[in-house]
Amino acid sequence: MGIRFFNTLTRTIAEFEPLVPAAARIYTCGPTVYDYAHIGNFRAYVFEDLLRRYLQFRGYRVTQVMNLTDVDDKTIRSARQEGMSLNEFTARYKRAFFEDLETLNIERVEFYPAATEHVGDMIALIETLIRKGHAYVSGEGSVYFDISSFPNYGRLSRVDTSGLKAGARVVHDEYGKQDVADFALWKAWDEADGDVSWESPWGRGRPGWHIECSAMSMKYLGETFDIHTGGIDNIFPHHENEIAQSEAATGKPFVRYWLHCAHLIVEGQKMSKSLGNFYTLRDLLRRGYSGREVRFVLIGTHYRQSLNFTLASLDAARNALARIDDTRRRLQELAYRRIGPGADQTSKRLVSRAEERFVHGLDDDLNVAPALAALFDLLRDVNRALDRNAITSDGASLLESFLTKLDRVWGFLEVESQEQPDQEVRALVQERERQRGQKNWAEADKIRDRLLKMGWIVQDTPDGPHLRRAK
RNA sequence: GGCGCGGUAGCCAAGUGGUAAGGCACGGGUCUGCAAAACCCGCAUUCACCGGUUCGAAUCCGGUCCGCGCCUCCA
Repeated sequence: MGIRFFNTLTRTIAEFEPLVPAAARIYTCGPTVYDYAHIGNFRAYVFEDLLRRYLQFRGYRVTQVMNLTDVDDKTIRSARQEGMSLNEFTARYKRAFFEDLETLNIERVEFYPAATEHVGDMIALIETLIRKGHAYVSGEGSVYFDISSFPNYGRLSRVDTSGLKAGARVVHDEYGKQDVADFALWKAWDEADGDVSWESPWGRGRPGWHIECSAMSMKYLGETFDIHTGGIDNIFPHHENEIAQSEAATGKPFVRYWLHCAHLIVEGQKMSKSLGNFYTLRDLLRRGYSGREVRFVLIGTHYRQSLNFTLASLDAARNALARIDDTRRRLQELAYRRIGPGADQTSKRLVSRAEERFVHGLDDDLNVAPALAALFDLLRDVNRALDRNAITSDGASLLESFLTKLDRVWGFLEVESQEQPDQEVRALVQERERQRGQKNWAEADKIRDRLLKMGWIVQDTPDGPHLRRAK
């Protein structure tokens, strides 16, 4: 059996069978670049990164697209408030977004199309929809999708649109709609848009939100592709609308597997600015946490489970990661000696057992918990074997390269590069060794305390003192 | 109201019919001059509650309570 995913379309778990063998084409709803992304957003992006990396690990050639929404109500409003051009404004947050991806060790996907660079594609798609009788132009020059022309509408979200009523949240300028559930493909220019507009067959205006994903996914992945991901909140209406637009235009199935990520809550409550529990990645870095620690927390809960994010969980992550690092350093030191003579049976056995459990867990709809358990069991077994000298240096190399291999998926196993102690610290360590040699324990302990205050933990080992950065 | 998710140890979190993974924290021990790290032992007779089905249920069925999400542009 291969990889299985829970498909929102069918609400069941099914074997992943791509259109083209050993290839996976994925579309991922990306950020609206009007502000720094928050950790809730990154929960989704880390999930999508895990998906991508695991498919690659299992031998799939992945082609992934993540759109950048750089024109919508929020980007336009914020840019105007700041007195900047739209492009100038969104460029700032695009840059910040990519910096954050790097901090979280999220792999770059193949394409990051920006909405503003694909308006032509969107216009062409809208023209097709009008021609095929799925869209209509309103009096003021907006274009709407006609829900009634698409009988399958509501299949993904299982929402019955007949009950939808015009409510407070229906924007007043959309009076041209024939049905409240119809949605905008093209929005005629209005006052609030300022200088943001494009020429179209229906006059000056800008694209609706949903259409960019249909146009850009088609352009980069084809009319039918394998996987579409996003947050659970996107199921309705965004993804429902994407399906309607795309399938109405092409007459072909749009997406085979829909994967949706649950939300993140903070300290048991919905994250919101008014509750004061709203974090961007940068907020956490400012508090002294690392991207690696945040990644560990975000990846550790199954993607369809809501994740309760707490600062305590970041502290727990720090300790767990320190354990990984210590074990890896032990292995690296042993491997470095290169004394042969081939890998021992224990190492070989541990590697194959851990890999089997890893794959078994993640194959099952990316069930990370059993895969993580396999990792920590491996670490314990490795330490135990190291303690009784049951691992050869070649065995240590084998284990090390296995961990490197796993890290192509986890992305948090890499030992953080150690800051090198400066001259003063090294001198103190030497002095302490001299005192210890003379059994001047009190003096040695004083130096150890002093080093700790300077941010260094000294560990005495049979091979001499080891320095570790205190956090 | 409609659609959906969840309640497992101090915290996080697997397990969906065969007798409770893993992580963090905590307690005891081995090692160590003392520490640290590592390792060993311990840490839920019990899985929100009440009934039922079954030889057997955290897992299935019915009910109750509690928490959370989406319902027109929020991952």
